[in-house]
Amino acid sequence: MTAALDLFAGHGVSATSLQMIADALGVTKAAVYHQFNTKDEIVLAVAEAEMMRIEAALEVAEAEEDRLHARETLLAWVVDLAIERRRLVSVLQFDPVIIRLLGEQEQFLQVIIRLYSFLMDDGTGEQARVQAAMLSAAIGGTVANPLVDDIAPDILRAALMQLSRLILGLS
Amino acid sequence: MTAALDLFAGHGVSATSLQMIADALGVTKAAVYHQFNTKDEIVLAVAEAEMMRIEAALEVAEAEEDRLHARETLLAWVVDLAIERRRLVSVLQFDPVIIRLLGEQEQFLQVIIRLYSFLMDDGTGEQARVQAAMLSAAIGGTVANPLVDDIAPDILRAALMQLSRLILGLS
DNA sequence: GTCTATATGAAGATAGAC
DNA sequence: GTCTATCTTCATATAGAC
Repeated sequence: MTAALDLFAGHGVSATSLQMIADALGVTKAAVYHQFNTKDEIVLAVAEAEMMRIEAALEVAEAEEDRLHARETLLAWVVDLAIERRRLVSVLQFDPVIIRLLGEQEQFLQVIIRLYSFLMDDGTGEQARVQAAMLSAAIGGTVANPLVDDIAPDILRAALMQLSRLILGLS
Repeated sequence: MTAALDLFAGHGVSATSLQMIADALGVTKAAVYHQFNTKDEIVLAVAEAEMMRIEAALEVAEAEEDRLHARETLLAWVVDLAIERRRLVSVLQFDPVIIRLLGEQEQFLQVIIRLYSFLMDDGTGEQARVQAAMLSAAIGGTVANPLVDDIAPDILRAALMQLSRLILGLS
């Protein structure tokens, strides 16, 4: 799954063949098919593993008493996660195959809804949806940009936290 | 090219075959190959046409005398362009094939550099690069999000202009 | 310009031996 | 679990008639 994700990140899901994944692992296609029945299953497994990281952050935030403080905590987790996995963010957020899969799987939709609900303080109006779109775009899109490849994580974190607070009206 | 771009936007470049493009046009693959020698040529032509829209905005801004006012003008053009072509933005900004092509073609790199230089007031330091990444992520990523599909253009425009000014420190 | 027909290769996927 | 070998389908791309 690590090999697959790295290849997905570099070429996109559609342009990554099972042969490429097998080659990266030094095995044959048949060996890969022993673990996963279809290519979609690989994509699904990879997406699921990443989604679990978001879910972990949600559990922590939802356990906090002070709601305002919890939003800050969740934000910090999400920003850190994005920075830590900057190479992988763009494929997970923007690849058409991933997007299609996320939309088809109820489990994923639930996590995404939980995430946005929490960050947006349960708002579902136009303003909340625009804020949500801006927030995920700003965080995900920024770390994925080659322009910031050599920027230190803490600089990036500070800039993104400040921007996120501005978007959410937290400061 | 319109048919190709629409398909690229929906499936990504790699997952779009010449057969799909031909079918959308109601002709055969051979007819498409009469106009373009390779698939890459189609992608290149499509990217070039979009890049020319950015260049047009640049010409207008660069012709203005007041630099500060020119930045505002350019920003407004770019935001409007993104909103107008929201369905297409994500493929143009995030598809691995497009990114590779843009990086290989000197003509495209020049336009991108001109765009960022102007918006960042010629800064090339860490702060300027982070700002540039945040700006393009925020604008491009926001309009591409399905969450804002039904938001009216002027609401989106107002939100994005305000956010852009915050990122650039213009307000 | 568009067609039919075709070449060539690589994709996803399976069968069955070890 | 991994291999070789194979199947089927579809990809890019070309040849040549109309």
